[in-house]
Amino acid sequence: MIAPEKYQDLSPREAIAYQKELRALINLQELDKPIRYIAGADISFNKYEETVYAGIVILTYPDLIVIEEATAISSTTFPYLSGLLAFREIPALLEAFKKLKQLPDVMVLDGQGIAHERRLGIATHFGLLTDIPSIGSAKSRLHGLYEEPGSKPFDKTPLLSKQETLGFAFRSKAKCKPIFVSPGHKISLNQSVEIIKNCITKYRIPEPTRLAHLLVNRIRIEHKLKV
DNA sequence: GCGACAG
DNA sequence: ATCTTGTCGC
Repeated sequence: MIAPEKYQDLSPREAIAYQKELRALINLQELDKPIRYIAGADISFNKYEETVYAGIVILTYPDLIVIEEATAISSTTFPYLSGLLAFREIPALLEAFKKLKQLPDVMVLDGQGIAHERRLGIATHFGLLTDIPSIGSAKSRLHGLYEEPGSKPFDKTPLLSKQETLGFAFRSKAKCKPIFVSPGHKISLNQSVEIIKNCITKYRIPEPTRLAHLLVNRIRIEHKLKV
């Protein structure tokens, strides 16, 4: 295992080799425990700067009432490379995660779960490190082929890689582009979409990650003015 | 070599 | 991802 604090020092080829190792540990069994708390996690940053703002919001489920927020301001030198997003964002997310008083039963990350060339999207990677069930909810596709889902809310089509279903193109709202939902770790394909479905209220983006996104942008702006 | 490419 | 106001469509 590689300590997340050392991710910054990895070369892209070492990061890819690590993903191939972690792949063997993925568990896509049903989450049998009831869900009381769900979390959303996200990162924000200013272009050209190394500072990253991480945030996690905990909400009750299925009522979606916010009960806790944790943030961390950190810095990254690992560049954004398609397929290696986790190495750039996870260290800061873990810092925020450690500050939580109430651990969530499941976490939603902004990005892919197993809908990734090596099945190691950021949601899967984060789930493996924390041992918390996780789901990936991305605003665009990274890996896998799909047919455009129907136009009605909650219509969905499978995201396929060869014969394997990695997730779904999910129409969260009518007249909006679909989002891409895939299981991360310790949760099943169908449970992932079902849970995300229960987190859609008035917007295209599910509440956990939508609120986490608002949170990290808030702290980024305030930090930018203060310093 | 060409095209794809989460945030 | 972030930078940004108004504006077109339902």
